[in-house]
Amino acid sequence: MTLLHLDHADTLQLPVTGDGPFNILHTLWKPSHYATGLEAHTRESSWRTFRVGDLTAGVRLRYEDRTVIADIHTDGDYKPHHREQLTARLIASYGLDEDAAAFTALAEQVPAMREPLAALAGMRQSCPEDYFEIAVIALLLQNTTVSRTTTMTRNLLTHHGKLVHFDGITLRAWFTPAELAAVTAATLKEKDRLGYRANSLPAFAAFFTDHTSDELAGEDLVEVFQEIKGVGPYTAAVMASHASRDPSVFGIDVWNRKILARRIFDAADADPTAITRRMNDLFPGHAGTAALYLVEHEYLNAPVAPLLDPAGIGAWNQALEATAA
DNA sequence: AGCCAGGTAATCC
DNA sequence: GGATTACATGGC
Repeated sequence: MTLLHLDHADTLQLPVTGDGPFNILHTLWKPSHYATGLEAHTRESSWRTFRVGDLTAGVRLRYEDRTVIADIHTDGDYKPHHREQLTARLIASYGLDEDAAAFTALAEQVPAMREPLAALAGMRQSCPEDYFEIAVIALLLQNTTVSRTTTMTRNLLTHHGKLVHFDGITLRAWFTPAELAAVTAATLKEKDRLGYRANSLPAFAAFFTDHTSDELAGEDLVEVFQEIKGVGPYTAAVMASHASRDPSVFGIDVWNRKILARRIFDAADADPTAITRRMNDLFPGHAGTAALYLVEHEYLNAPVAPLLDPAGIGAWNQALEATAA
């Protein structure tokens, strides 16, 4: 894999237009998210890659005066429609136009939400992934350890994605569905160590090669997505709560099940349907947002992928570039 | 060694 | 329908 250098092409000023508090640090960086190499965060700046149509973009994000400033770097012809697509993608990915007031008002009434709210108020769901990308993430999380998920993600991105450098940072970038469709199940199993997932990933690539995100908008996606082999209730709910940004939905798995059981029932574990019912009772219409706050608060003091010290960026770059040789 | 991981589909009754 | 089981792999 070669290291692709991206040049500065644009600067977008994205005002935060939603009501309520806004927390830039925890909107961009989630303490519970495992390391993918697709993004990097310091306290002052975040860097993230996006695949937008034919374009590979590297974005640095900063925040001042209730405005997100996005410096766009690209590998090729940057056209006006790219600017439009990226603007829409960034606003949606980080919920810059979403209100936090309704959830905050609900959360203030619930004792279990006191500390999470104090620490994280104004955090939005973050999902820079599109439907295909978040489906791949959810697939790699199914019935395995995060350590193995991290390995499989690294294998896929190293073997089939891109490695880019811009604004002093090196990051991985996703493959597109069409690019992944060219990879055989045998390769996914033997080279990328995906196990039985090797048989479902090609179905994901095929589905999203045939269906663009735009034409899926408006469908009942939780139902539609489950027509893809390998997508069940959990993966579909992750897609809905993250990429569709439905604040009422959350995918329940053995990981957040235990976190939520402890936070709302003071129990080590609980029945998934009981948890879902209780979350919906406590936070009508906002159970997904509530789950997000409870889970991120759980990891706040022991992040899975900690913030980067600016002095550590050199070592970060070297580690990623070592996989390029 | 055996069990379990941030599930899903196939196969039972 | 709900309950049961195989599915790959790696870490503890």
